[in-house]
Amino acid sequence: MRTSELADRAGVNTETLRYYERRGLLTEPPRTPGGYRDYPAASVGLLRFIKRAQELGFTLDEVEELLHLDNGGPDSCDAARALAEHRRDDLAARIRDLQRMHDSLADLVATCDLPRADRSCALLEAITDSAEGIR
Amino acid sequence: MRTSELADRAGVNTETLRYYERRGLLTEPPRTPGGYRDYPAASVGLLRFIKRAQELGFTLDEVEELLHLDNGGPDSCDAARALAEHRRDDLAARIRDLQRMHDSLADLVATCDLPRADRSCALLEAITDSAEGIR
DNA sequence: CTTGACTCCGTAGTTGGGTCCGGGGTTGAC
DNA sequence: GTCAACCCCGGACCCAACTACGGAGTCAAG
Repeated sequence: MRTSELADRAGVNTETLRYYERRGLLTEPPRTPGGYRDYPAASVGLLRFIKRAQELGFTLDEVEELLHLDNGGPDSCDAARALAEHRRDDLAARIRDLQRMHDSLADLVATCDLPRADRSCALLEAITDSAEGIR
Repeated sequence: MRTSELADRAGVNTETLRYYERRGLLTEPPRTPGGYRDYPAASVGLLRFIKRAQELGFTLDEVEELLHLDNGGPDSCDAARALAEHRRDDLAARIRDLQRMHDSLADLVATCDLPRADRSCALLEAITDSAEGIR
């Protein structure tokens, strides 16, 4: 399969394929007599694996590690699990942070409904005050 | 307070202060007769607010917007409120996205405890399978 | 008055993950 | 046999958010 067909099927830019090849995520495919890349059908699944892992928050370095693990034994499974648990915990921590920020922002917005002096904005004042209060 | 003192207190590089100034996040502080920047004490709190917001996933553009809610940006409290509400909703959406990623990853990790063939990794297979499932 | 730490400035480099450019070669349909 | 569509390649460029460089000025201590 040629470059653009693979790119289309996997939903990526053709340049991305060359980029992944440069990075070592994709091994160099065989070439046609004319010099065109000729990808095996399995490449589609590989690319989808990469994209899926990225959606889950893995960096390309981590994806590469995962791919490398794919050929190992039970040790590799443990390593993959550790990687996944790390990403999972990262995400959980990040969600907690964002939730806190969301809640404070929601609180700030709520101050808009408080009575206030004619020319002052309770929301703006509250943001200023909360900036002061940051440890 | 001079550049390095502010940088130390806020836990940033001195170059970062110049960078923020160029970006308009920090207004140009007054200068000493020798031409050195002389920051007001309030800058420490401002920088900490910026850093905290960044840790929570706000881009510097967003931080700038938040800060502009305070001084002179949109004059109307209603506009400020709309901006804050927009950020709040953005945040809620981002949390939902991350939660989805987190849950998928947690599900994947759970597959590690499933019985599996000797030399296969349920996690890696599961990522592959969920990649197949993308349209 | 010298030394060394600090500051100034413009500019360039870094990282991650691509994306685009432009000059050329290859294919396949008409 | 010619044309468009495709592909090749190295290298430049993009974004965000810094971080580093390096030559020159400032300042306080000794």
